[in-house]
Amino acid sequence: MESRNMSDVIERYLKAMLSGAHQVEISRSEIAQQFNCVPSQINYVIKTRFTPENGYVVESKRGGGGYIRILRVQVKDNCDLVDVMIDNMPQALRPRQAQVMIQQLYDSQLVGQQAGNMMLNVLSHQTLDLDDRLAEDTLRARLLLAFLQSLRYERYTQRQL
Amino acid sequence: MESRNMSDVIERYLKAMLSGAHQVEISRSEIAQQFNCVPSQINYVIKTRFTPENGYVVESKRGGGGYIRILRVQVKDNCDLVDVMIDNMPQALRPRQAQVMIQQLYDSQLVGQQAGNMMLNVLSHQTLDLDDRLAEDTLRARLLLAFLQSLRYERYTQRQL
DNA sequence: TTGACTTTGACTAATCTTGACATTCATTAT
DNA sequence: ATAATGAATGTCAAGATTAGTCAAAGTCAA
Repeated sequence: MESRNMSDVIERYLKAMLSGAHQVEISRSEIAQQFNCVPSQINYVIKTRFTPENGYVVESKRGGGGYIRILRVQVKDNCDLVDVMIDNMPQALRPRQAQVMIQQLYDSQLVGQQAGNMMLNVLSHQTLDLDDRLAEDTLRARLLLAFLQSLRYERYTQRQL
Repeated sequence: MESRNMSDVIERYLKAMLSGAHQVEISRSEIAQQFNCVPSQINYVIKTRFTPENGYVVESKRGGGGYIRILRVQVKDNCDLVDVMIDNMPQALRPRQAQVMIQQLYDSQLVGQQAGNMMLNVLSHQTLDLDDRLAEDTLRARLLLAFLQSLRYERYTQRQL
């Protein structure tokens, strides 16, 4: 279970800090020293693990008194999360990104386990395996959009199947 | 009872690890070294012996700190209708046929409303709109198959999808 | 001999690590 | 005021470290 890579360790450290607060403010150079890595690795961790899709927003300031502030965002109304995802859906979507988004929907209790498992399974590389990668990623984005739209309909009408 | 077959040996080794846990995480290169085989043989073993039909799901990550994680999933027993549908899935499927099948699943309470709505929306002609009809119907069949397969098992862990 | 299954390795892809260079900001010197 | 300086963070690409794919070659039983 123990991670072999530094990025996961730093991720856990930061998320542990965030578990008790809605935001943390760090010094990039201090954290880098603490974990004995180059400062830019902190940027890598943030860019790959503290994205809006993961439920985080990051602010920072350079120069004297600089900082990096990580905020855990709770979408006010959970239906907003669906709208935000729809609005920001890229043209193409890699499996890993899709997985992160589905996990976010599950954590927000917008999709149940059955629906979540379906989405994961349908959007997996194994299922969507197409000729070229771009076609696959494009289809994945389109399908996830359809999933999301079906969630939005549900808010308005309890349709009979 | 030793098999002359390295793949069988590796299979038994991994299943022994899984007998005491719901999941294991391995390093492909380490296992390969341990059994003195090329790394890609691990992929072969996994692809042929740790399939969802056999009750396993596999996740992996490349790069530094990469891993292969094998999860033992709970195979559901009430899947007669699902199994029949899987066995009789045609090469191509029209939207109308898909709709009928989804309704059957819903009436049998094998899928909930949320999952059912998702399936309807994703498999609709509007969503899958492709150039030619055969391509669309083929994709629809493949996607419904993925939906059905995800109905046949359940993960043991709840926190993560 | 054939056909299914296994073994192997060259090539590809994803992820992490590192460092050089760029940019921004507060403070200090002129 | 303005310029220079130092202190932070940002960007990006090369290199390192994994795992994935695919097809050719090998093995074995019917």
